[in-house]
Amino acid sequence: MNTKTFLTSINQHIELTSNEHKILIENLTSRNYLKGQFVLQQGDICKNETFVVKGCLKTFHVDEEGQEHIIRFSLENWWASDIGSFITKTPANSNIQCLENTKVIQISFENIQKLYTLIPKLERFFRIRIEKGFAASEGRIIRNLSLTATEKYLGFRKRYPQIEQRIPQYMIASYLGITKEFLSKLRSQLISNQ
Amino acid sequence: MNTKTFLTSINQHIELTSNEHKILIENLTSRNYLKGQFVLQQGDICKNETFVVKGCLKTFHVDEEGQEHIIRFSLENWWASDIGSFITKTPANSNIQCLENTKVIQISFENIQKLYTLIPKLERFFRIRIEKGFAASEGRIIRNLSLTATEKYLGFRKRYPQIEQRIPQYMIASYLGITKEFLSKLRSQLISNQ
DNA sequence: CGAAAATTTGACATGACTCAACTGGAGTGG
DNA sequence: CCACTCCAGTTGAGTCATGTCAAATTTTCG
Repeated sequence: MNTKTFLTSINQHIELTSNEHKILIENLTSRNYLKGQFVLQQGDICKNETFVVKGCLKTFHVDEEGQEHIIRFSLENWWASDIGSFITKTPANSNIQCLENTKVIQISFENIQKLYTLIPKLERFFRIRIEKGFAASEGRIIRNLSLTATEKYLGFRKRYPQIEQRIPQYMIASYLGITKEFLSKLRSQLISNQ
Repeated sequence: MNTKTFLTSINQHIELTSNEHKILIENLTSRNYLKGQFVLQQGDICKNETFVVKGCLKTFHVDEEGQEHIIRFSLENWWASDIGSFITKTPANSNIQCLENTKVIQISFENIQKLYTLIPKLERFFRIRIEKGFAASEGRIIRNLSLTATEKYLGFRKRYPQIEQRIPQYMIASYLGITKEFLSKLRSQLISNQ
């Protein structure tokens, strides 16, 4: 298993002995998905936390009218999961799907609990990771409450210039909470005003 | 310091020895605020995580037009902080203000780091707490993206029946991301339709 | 090249906002 | 105990940001 990028990410926050590395690796699973495949489907229980080694995932919710709402994109070195489903073992509200062929590393709920006991330092790593995710999520709530569609779009472009290249515009519209038609109109307005 | 409710909350997830209890308590601060006072002001660095023993806080962001957007209410046994500011020591995007006279317990950034080292089990407690917060925050993003104003309001009432009693309607409107006038119209419509 | 997918454009609809006026308590003080 | 003020909530008229639907155009890719 090529766990280099994953271990690099871990080592930024904690130091593991070589024996701890070994234990950690034994509790990870590597997996390759094809474009279009689902890592998680709404209604199922989210049994893994998924780290993207290469490729790209989208996490999205489908509402009662059948409309898709994108919660996040996960590119290289990011995580994806339905955290609510994962911690409470209840059916997920979201789907996770591959936008490209994607290589991931996964940790199951059981293994992560085991690891917390065997290597308490990992609690720290995951605490820090979740703190960052939570902070990002709060930032998004604030922006959604206080910005116009144009401001949200410009902010997104600034914050994630890499993402805009790899992902179709209609998905960005869904992430921003606007229709693809309206985003298209915004963009042409931005171009003519500049 | 009356830390009973706080320790009860801790003990739900981890077990501490009496010596660990002692160390923990030494690193907490108890404080009473009056209605209207600020626990945190936008632009300052958030130096504490705040646990509400008695009373009620609102966390809100003020945008460039001077408009208030409520991020959350924190009643008894809930936490409040600007997590992004807290972990990165950058200026906060949000204010935390008391809606009632409020008694809190606070942990400073320095003390919490110290505690993580002295009592590694606390990493677990805080990890779990943050996981729950993150899950709640994600749920809110999904609802904001996929529900109409009426659905959001009804959902809020169902989810937090206690909050509606204690908090003026215009703040609930702000939390839901709609104007107070529009919430008022929704409510009168709901009443006439029932 | 041809078909499917993504994007753009236009006409029209609507949910939610703004602003201003009004109502109805809940103090407060004379 | 009345008059006054203040604040929350309501109501209405007009407006605006964004959505809907349908058609046209462009891009992607087998």
